[in-house]
Amino acid sequence: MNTLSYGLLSLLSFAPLSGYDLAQKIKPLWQAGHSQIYPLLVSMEQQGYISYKLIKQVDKPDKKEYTITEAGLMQLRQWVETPAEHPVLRDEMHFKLYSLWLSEPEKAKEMLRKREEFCMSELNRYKDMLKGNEVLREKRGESHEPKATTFGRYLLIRKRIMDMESALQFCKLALEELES
Amino acid sequence: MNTLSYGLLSLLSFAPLSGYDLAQKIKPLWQAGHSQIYPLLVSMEQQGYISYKLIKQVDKPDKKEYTITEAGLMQLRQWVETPAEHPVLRDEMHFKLYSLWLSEPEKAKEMLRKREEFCMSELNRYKDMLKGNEVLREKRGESHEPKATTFGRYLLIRKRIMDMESALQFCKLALEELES
DNA sequence: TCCACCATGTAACCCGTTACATGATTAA
DNA sequence: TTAATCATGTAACGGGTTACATGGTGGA
Repeated sequence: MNTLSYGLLSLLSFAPLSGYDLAQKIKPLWQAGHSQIYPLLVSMEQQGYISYKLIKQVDKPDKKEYTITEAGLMQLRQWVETPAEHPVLRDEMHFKLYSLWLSEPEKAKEMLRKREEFCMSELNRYKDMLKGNEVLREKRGESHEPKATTFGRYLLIRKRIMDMESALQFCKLALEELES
Repeated sequence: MNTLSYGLLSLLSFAPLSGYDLAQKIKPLWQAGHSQIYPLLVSMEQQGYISYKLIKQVDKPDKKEYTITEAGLMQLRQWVETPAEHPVLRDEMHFKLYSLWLSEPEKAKEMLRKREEFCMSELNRYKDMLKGNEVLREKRGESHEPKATTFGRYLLIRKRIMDMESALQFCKLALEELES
């Protein structure tokens, strides 16, 4: 049981999903391909943290819908309350900033504009997620309280939005300083 | 030549350093231990991007001081001008926020307070680095311009400071929402 | 016709972490 | 005397990425 395993459990604690869906949903939170996820699901199923049922589909391939078990929920609850590891950020751009004096200012601006674009699209994605979460909150009849299932998701999305806004602010600042 | 290799070249383009010093200096920018760095230095030396001279010391172990070569500088210059990969952030806390409804609010607050503490200490470290860079800038007689060697470092440190301030702002917001 | 989407899986490889290994000096 | 700092290296392991493999449906 590594961090990714608990991440998958976290997603499943919210709603049952297939391996394919899990791979899509986890992407914004943890870089991991399906090749890593399928074997983990098998081992978690063997350990009794999740179970699946085969869903037969007509115009699409059949799928396995995974559901978290009581044992899985207990395991997850325990993990959630243990201290979180420090975050790890790997950003090539940091090194490219470090060596910026070797670069043509025009190339540097290009890099920052591309980063700006990326952050903007991420920001929009998260803003949509925030709306989606709000819709779900109302559908589930939940209030804006710590015990609501949508509350943590709300905080998480807010965090990602703040991160992206800060990154955008940096790009703007750097581009201005490169202009002068 | 992977990202870490170019990171090491970036540090060496600024000043000659030993493997040990490189391992220390690279930590805030890229998680990597000395066991990864020493073999990379050997292979970069074989490829002619860096060279070293043995420095004999009396009350400390001898060391190898690595210097970037002309070929290394050219390689680095080329890399700096190629588009940067998207950043990768791995933060366990994201999953713990996702599953926050499973946690006692008191435990959640503890997690956020710990994160706050971590970000504060990082922030202070970067603020010191900003001062250090300013001192170096004056010592080198550089102005605040894109071609100055200290300019990219200035931007980088500013970015890390903005990232930390945004993270702190999130902790504050989340703690407030958990309070009510 | 070719690509994207849905859906699951395996194998090889690269990268990063942890542990093993040595050894002197100095501060708590 | 126990730990930390300086200094370099190797080996094993775990995790993440890329590529291989299959196959139907639907849109450009």
